[in-house]
Amino acid sequence: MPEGHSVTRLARQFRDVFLGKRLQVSSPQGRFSAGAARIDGETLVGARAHGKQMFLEFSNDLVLRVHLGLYGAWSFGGNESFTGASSIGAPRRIGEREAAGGNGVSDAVYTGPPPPVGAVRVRLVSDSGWADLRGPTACEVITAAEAAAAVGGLGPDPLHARPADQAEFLRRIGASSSPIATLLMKQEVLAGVGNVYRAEALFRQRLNPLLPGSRLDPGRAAALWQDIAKIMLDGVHEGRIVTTLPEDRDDDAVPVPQTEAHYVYKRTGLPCRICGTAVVMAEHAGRKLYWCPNCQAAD
DNA sequence: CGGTTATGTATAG
DNA sequence: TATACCTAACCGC
Repeated sequence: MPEGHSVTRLARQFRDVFLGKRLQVSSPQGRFSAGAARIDGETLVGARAHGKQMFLEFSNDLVLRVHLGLYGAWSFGGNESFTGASSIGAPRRIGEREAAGGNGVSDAVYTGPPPPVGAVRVRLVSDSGWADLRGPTACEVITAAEAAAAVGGLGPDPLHARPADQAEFLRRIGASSSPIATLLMKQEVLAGVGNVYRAEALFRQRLNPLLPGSRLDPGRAAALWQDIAKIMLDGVHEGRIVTTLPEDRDDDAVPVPQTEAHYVYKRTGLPCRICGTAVVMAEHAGRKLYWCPNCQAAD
């Protein structure tokens, strides 16, 4: 589920299992062979996320920039020290699947990664485990300066919690007359929010998705920023997006059933958890937008 | 097993 | 606004 929380978890996963390790880098699919050769045999010295992009930093000062896009996913496997180091446990999910493969956790001796299955764009192999990347939107080797430029082109990441970031978000969202639903998806306004967090954050703040950014009250924009940071941080900890408050769920089960996890996302026609009005959906700039026409009517 | 859908973005027109 | 990208989960048959 590659919204920002998943990428933050992935960066942590790479630090957990590969930091300080020399990596064999290859492109079984062949499409990334030239890039892989530039970092093959180097040591991973850093892994960080900004929004939906991940940057793997290598000992020769080159950086692997990966954007999973809609379909991209990493899978991992290795011996007990590898899986034991991973802080991403089960359950498996898109963007951060873990796979034991044929040489996984149950084997006494790790003999290497399994034969690549499907179109593996990049394979990283250490002495204790491996990672495969499939279907990314972006995958390229760049310089540290180019990586800094890529981050510089993005808006603030709510998961970084830097003091100046909220003000920067307020400045950027207030500078545009585009609907706030559109602005929340623009990675130059804030980095990491996707279609689920957009819909859910706007509902939680009872904001009309079509309200122009320039007409959003700064106090409410600040509350929106704070709430996005909170639910995304929850997502980092939980490994899934759960935005409903316990009192708004119809079912107290733990873990929260998927059908109870959201207020409006993918709930077209279902009753709003607060007022009972049918949730509506419309396409906006090619993406589906969900909202409650009653709770989010004003502002 | 085939059709549908997806948490995203770049590019063309 | 349309489409290409080109993977995998999900659902109905």
